[in-house]
Amino acid sequence: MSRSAGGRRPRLDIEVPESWLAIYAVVRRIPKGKVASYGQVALLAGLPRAARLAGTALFHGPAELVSKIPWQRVVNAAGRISYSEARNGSDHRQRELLEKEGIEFTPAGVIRMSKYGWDGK
DNA sequence: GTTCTGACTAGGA
DNA sequence: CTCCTAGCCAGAA
Repeated sequence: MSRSAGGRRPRLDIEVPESWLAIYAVVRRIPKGKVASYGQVALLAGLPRAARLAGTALFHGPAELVSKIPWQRVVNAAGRISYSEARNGSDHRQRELLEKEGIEFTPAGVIRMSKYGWDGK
């Protein structure tokens, strides 16, 4: 064969870990107006307890891919938007996107998961 | 192979 | 409610 085994089309030059792709596949299923925690996403991706990986995949993943999925719908288990100096303000952008979807924040900046949490179905 | 790191988490103070 | 800690996993060096 002249093509790589499996015949899968590359689409991207950079190589993305298989587990990251699994993460993206789950994030893509989160409905508008709902949010999921990193741990929940990892679990549904078949990577139980790899919550940190979900965060890594969304943060360090290729923008071409991440920008095509509702990355803003993933927050931490406490219902808060995770902060990091390295985010360089994208945390604020995340909140804007979520509010635009109808998600409300308490004065303390918390999303009530009982109301906006995705049931995974 | 080892070591370090992090958009995490549950639990305790 | 906030702050701190130990445990966790996979990727990167």
